[in-house]
Amino acid sequence: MPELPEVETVRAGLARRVLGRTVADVEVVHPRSVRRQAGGAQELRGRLRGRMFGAAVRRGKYLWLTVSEPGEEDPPAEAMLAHLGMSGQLLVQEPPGARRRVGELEDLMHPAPVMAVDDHGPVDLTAARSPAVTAESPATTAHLRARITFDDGGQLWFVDQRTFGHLMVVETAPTDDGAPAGRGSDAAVLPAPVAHIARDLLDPALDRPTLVRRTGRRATEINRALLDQSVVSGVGNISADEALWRARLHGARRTELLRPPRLRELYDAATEVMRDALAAGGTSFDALYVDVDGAAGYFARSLNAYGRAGLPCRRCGTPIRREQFMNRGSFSCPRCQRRPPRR
DNA sequence: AAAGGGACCTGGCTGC
DNA sequence: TGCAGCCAGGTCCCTT
Repeated sequence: MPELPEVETVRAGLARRVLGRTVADVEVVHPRSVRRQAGGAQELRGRLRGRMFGAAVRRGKYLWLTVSEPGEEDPPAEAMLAHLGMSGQLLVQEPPGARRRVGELEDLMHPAPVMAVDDHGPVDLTAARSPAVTAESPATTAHLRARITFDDGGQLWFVDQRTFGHLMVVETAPTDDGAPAGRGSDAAVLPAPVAHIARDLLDPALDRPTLVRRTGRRATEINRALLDQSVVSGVGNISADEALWRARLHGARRTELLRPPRLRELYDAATEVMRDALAAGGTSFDALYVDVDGAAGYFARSLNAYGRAGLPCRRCGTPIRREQFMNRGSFSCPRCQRRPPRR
């Protein structure tokens, strides 16, 4: 389930592998994957063919590649926006026998270390990285939703089992504050559909005092505020549970009753969760999430709350509980994270 | 206006 | 054994 760390891993991969490449053709296999594109598959294709990918930028769980005419001097005014939803992947396929690209060589020579933390402390899992799920595997080809072919024969595949994700080409507009739009960007422009998405916890331009103030002004449960992408972006169900566990807060605590120092602690905890997961290459539990080369992340091994119902809390040994929240599971320690009194 | 709940989607798992 | 039903969750949209 891609959350911010997984999307950042994908963004970094795209930055190494597809920037400067020109689109020769686009094939949309499943119309639902382009449902948000006005004009549908035809429009997407028309707006990508013959054009070149520029910067790879991410804000929260949204990711985009700027799009421009080859040789164009002006800053790109359009972008291909992608959201991976629950199960989306962006996979780069090089043509058989092609010379390895610089970014690919770097990946092979200096594979990113994969670290995790289990019951016995930090573990280096780099050597244990699973064999890449190749794009030719039946499961991947069965869920291929769109294929972008470059003029050099390489391809970018959008694979998405549950089709919650989508692709679209949209106009960009200046950001509110004029600061870079997000991770990976020098440009202060945002794709229109991302305008309501707040900065995320790994964004250097995030204004934390304002975030804390705004959160305290809301009248809702802290769990809801964490998951609300217009407050702060990038937090999903997994990282929300993990951040609340680290901060020893129950998700049903009311935002308006939490004091600023407590909110600061919570956001600091959430930031640590993001950084740890990113260092591990993603939080996925299964083969659904993979980076641009198809390698799964290992952060799942260091989860403290999420998915651990009945298992002992790593702090106090009390069995982790599972509660129903917003039609989904929420995991917490009954002792470290006391449920607030009913109002 | 802000908050809350349902819909969307597919594959894996559970229980009868 | 087979199948129905439940569960997973990010985001949008509708209702209150």
